[in-house]
Amino acid sequence: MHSPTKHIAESTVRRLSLYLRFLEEFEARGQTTVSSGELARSGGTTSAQVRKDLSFFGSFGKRGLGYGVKDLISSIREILGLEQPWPVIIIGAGKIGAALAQYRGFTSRGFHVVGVYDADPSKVGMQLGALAVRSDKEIERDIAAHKPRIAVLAVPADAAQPMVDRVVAAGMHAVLSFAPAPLHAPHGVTIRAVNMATELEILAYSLTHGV
Amino acid sequence: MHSPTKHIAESTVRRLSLYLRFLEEFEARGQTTVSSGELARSGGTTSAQVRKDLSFFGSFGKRGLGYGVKDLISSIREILGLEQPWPVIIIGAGKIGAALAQYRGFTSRGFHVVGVYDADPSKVGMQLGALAVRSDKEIERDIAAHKPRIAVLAVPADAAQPMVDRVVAAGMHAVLSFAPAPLHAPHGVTIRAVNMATELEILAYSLTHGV
DNA sequence: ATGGCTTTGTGAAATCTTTCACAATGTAGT
DNA sequence: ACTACATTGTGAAAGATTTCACAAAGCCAT
Repeated sequence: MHSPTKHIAESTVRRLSLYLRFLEEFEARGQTTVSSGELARSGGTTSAQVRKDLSFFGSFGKRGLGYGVKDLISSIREILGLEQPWPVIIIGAGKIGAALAQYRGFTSRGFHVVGVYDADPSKVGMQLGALAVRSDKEIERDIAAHKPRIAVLAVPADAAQPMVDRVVAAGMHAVLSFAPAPLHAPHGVTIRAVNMATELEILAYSLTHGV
Repeated sequence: MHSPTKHIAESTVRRLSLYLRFLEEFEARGQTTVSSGELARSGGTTSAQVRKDLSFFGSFGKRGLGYGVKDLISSIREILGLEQPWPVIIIGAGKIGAALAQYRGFTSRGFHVVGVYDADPSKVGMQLGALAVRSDKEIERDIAAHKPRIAVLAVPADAAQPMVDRVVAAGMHAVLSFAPAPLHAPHGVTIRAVNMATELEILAYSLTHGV
């Protein structure tokens, strides 16, 4: 239970994260039980999809009744690894980096920002919420000392790959990049890239070719 | 040419956007011709994938030689609908909205921000680059008058769905949301949601379960 | 307890996406 | 003009994901 034998598709993990959000809403409304159909309706998918997604990790429901809201919340949190805290560093204290550093939704699920770095000396020392921006020269030392698990990159495109190489060399295994640049990393390191321009271009495509 | 008969997968459109980025790099370096293999290597995919993606829209290469860099750039820009400008409005002038409004990579590909709105009177009038924040009450009038094609939402989770309903009622057909909330829209309206928390949770999953 | 109703969990089928593999076509050198 | 070589475009195969459909299991009312 909770440890799938075969590889799980990213789309499944993404939906689990979504289900978790709905379940928390159901919990806040005091609902104790939820069916795959209800979850599916909230998330724009099908009940079979919900059941299949969960079935990769075990059997969490009661036939005839559905899923216990609180139980399923714990189960999904455990599946996603959210029962432990995830220290995160943010690299790049420009507009986006600064906004992320102070973004509250960020910290809510166990992710908490433990450091913000910038290469620009004029930004170093700047206060962002509770944190002061540190020099990028401290990144390696801080990674070694505090073992943050995820690095969020909000640096210019041409600085992104060199910075990935640095944090990976320093022992980082997960990177979330907002830089508009494709990134490569060695096996064993997970990189995710969010590219605003690409998202807009997909919208432009769908507007251009009809929905 | 340029108008596929069958439905095109989002993954294909996403890769086209990526290829465009690489092609522009090749162009900047003065390269006039590129093979599917070279494009594949930059993008972490396979040459067959590149050729298949393009083949949905027509035949753009020369056998034995590859693709003309400039020609392929125009072709992909046309496929994605980037030969025309795309006026965009940003709703929500908090940290994220303000950062997006001033994000330069945003405007580079024909997307340009023509309005920023917020419901908070204390934010209205605030200057963000060349634009002043306007009251959310003006959204409907401005959509009718200036016909922006895409709305970017950077509002709190509970304000997101009502705001989608408002802009859709006012005639908007495409929304890019950064709100941590699942959104629904009628048929004919495309919604894309970028959810920072979900991206981090996918990283947490991959760190928890090994890569 | 029994019967009717609901809902899960899951193989099998259908659909969608990627990869393979190769004929067709064009280049470049001689 | 010919030959050797490179590369595209694309059906067909393989692989991945989603949907179907139904037996199994448990709830609830009587």
